[in-house]
Amino acid sequence: MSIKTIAEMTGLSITTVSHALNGTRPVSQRSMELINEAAAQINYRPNLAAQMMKTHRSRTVAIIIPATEQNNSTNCFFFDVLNGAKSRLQESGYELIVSTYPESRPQDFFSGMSILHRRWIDGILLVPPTLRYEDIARIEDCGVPVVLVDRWVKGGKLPLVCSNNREVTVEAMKVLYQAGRRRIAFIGADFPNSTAVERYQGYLDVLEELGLPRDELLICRMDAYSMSCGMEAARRVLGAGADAIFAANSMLCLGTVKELQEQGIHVPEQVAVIGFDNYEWTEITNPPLTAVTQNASLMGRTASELLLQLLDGKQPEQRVVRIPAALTIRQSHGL
Amino acid sequence: MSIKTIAEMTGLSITTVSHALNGTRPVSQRSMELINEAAAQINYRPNLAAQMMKTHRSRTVAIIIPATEQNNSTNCFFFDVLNGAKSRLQESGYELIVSTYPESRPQDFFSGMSILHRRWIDGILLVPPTLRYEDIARIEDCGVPVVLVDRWVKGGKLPLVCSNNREVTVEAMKVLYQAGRRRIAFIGADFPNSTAVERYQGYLDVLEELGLPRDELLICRMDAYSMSCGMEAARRVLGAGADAIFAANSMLCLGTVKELQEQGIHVPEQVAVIGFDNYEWTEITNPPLTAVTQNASLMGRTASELLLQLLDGKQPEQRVVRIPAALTIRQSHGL
DNA sequence: TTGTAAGCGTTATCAC
DNA sequence: GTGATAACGCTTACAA
Repeated sequence: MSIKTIAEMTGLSITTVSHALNGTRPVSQRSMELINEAAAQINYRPNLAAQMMKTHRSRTVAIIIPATEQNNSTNCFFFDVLNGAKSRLQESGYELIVSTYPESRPQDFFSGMSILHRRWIDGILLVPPTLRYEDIARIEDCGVPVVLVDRWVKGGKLPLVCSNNREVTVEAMKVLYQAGRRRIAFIGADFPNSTAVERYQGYLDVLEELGLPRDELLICRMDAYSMSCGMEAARRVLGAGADAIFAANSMLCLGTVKELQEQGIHVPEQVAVIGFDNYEWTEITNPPLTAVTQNASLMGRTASELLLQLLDGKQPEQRVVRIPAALTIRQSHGL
Repeated sequence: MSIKTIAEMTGLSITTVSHALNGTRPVSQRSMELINEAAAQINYRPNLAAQMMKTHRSRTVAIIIPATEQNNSTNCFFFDVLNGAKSRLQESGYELIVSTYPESRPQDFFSGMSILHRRWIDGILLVPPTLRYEDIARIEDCGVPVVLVDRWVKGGKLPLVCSNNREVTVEAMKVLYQAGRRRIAFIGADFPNSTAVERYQGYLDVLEELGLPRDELLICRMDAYSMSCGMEAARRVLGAGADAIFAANSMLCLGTVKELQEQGIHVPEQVAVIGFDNYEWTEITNPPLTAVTQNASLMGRTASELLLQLLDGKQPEQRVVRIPAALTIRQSHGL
């Protein structure tokens, strides 16, 4: 069942059939009907491989995201990104290929990247593994448009869609300040990626803006997004007399909550807490957690939007799009 | 940069080049060297479209999974399935295309299923939306092997990889029984999918085995995997005097935990709890939650294994593979 | 050990 | 409005 079959069935040429099916040139009413009928009858679906050979387009894009061990909420975040991307791409008839790399081993970034060895992807959505453009430069060898998602890299001029990490961190810090806290600790990751960097920078900036001293003992930057790191970090800053904690990652926040619980510390009376990323479990902590909510799905959708524009040969009006994150106010921040 | 370029560079024929590159026929040492050198020089990568036209294989499979709103742990589960599949497929040089459908609207299953309109997928991994084979029958029109993941359907003889839902439910119930509980409630979903069915069946079976009466007031089957449904269900079974609750889904379990918390009920002294699916937050409930742990990643990996066998023309030795789920014992079950 | 040539299912150019 | 025909880049009989 090919275009040829339809040509034979209708007595028309394959040229006419092709044009009729693609709407690429006027075809008589009568031919159109015949062709549509025949196509329906044999349940015709175009052969993508053949189309690709001629058009050099597959209407397929790849998304490259980090993945960690099972049941980690970071996975959940990137699934939402993926799903947002998928829904937008689907609207334009594009398929989505997934590639993952281990978050903890950025150096393995390219090792499993079989996608890049095949010449048939129209574009790429990429969550970069590090801050260095050089680490992803090879990806541009594919010769297709690339849009960064969630994280930027130093150098390079790739389009980008991400959260306003710095601003929302400042906002969270001010809420803690307004609740009367003056020894606000920062628990984050020491990872070489832009979200970690921006959140940390937001913390430093707001200290200065509020005239608070920078106390290194209140700053804990851990080397993994894990519960145990969160607990360890919480122990340290509590030991340094923190009266509030901003946890810049959901796993670290979870560890923080657990440590507070184990030490029997009252939240927010003794220590206030604001976390990053808003999962279902933030409702069952005692008290319910005030947390930053990112719109992961919209990030994926918007990045796809930019990519589709590039695929259409248009230059997007903005190279960088920030998807606003917002505080979900519950009770752990105090007041 | 094609095989033809290499042929010209080396003075050999495209046939020889093709065979050399694919190892499909002996080639002299000298030719081999020349070809490899030339290939490296022009950074040759085969054109998949052209290969596909000849071989009718794309080395690409699709995975079709449900997706719900953002930040839902069900997404996390299926991401792990996806990631497990991805890692196995990668080992065999296959790419993975993702398609999602809204869990809550099974009737929309095919509406976004653009994959099926394209004739170029080698196989399909499918989490079916309902129990009815008829609802997915059209997928077999693609004419490629299909492997079911996580859920079976009635009728049809498709290979399947899923958890041992019934058995692990029985196991969990027995733990509650051994902790002295006799009024054990079941909170689950009333969804038309096999995981919901099997877990419910496990509950009924074990009641009989243990000689416990079946009390309809202790059974709550809700119509959504949501926290509020979990709370509602918990209210109902608590009202009916439950001394233990088995929550057959993570969101429902979360709601249950919250309701117990709000009512100030002591776990496990007053009411024992065991949940399904083991997320990070199960550690910070008070007390830490005993829960069923599924190996989502292994399910994805094993399903891919079966699919790869089918793609190789082999019939897998078993049509159904059960990936054992196990209890992670913490404290909420009592004793 | 190597080469010639057909053909996969489309699209696109050109001519009628 | 329509049709021949070349071309896309590869695999694979068949031939030497």
